[in-house]
Amino acid sequence: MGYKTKQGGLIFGLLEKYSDRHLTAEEICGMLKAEGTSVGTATVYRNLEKLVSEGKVRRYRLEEGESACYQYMGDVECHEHFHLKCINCGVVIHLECDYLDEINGHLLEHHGFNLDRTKIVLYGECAECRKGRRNEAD
Amino acid sequence: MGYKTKQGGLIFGLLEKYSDRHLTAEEICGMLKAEGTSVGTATVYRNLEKLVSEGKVRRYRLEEGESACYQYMGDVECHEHFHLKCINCGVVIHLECDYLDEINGHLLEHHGFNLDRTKIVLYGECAECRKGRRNEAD
DNA sequence: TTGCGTGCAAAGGTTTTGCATGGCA
DNA sequence: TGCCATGCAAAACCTTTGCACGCAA
Repeated sequence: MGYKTKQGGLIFGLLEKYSDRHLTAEEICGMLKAEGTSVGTATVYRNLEKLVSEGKVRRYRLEEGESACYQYMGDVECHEHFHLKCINCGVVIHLECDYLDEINGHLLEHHGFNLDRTKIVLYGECAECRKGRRNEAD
Repeated sequence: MGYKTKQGGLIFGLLEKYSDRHLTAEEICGMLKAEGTSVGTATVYRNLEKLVSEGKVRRYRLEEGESACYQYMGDVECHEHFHLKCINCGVVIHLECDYLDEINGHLLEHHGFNLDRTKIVLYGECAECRKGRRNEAD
């Protein structure tokens, strides 16, 4: 089920190329347009949806009412990092930490819950803001 | 700064009454209308925004593109629980667990990150789904 | 009386859907 | 050839904003 199309390849290729970061649907549209290979918005969303359900790409939302972010997921688990988002300055920290791996084990053992780490965003105040108290206002 | 109004009282009263769960803006509108004390949608949102910024109510989003949830926060910390959301059957588990408290400490010590626990939603598969594999389809 | 809060409707942004057309197998 | 994918535009959805009026202090 599912044909291989030029547009689908372009979208996946872009996510693969920028696998170290995440892209929004809007960014993907813009980048493709800039390359001269425009793809319709609806098509971008439909392809992203498919990639997410296939597990090739992950989707999460960093900010309340803002766009969803999409990121290539390779085949390995090293991309299953956490995101720490500072509610003060807005910085997003991509965190890979062994300690946090234990959360999985704990939730599984004690709560029978099998954590999906691809969508995790933890909110709080980052080290910079805690120290310097810069950007006091939002 | 800020007057005390009938509408504001109704909204906060409702959140207080249902402090053991969360309500969406739409639910709040509907409940007030059902009680014969209709409040405009914009007013509901404006009051919720104020309550959140005052720290009396917390806001988080369980599902990607869905409505935000609002919950009364009392004065104590016992309401700072985590949410576990099953990506299979959709159940939301309100989890209060001492072990998870350690995450705060770890993030603070090793990453200088001061976690805000009021917005946390962890996704995964719940015990029921893992066992019975009921609701296979989404 | 002063000016914040309200309510209605319209606008805002992201994402989805309908439908005719185009392209893969 | 058959059917899925595309693209455009319109719709859907939640939330915010503009503006005139009402109500709290």
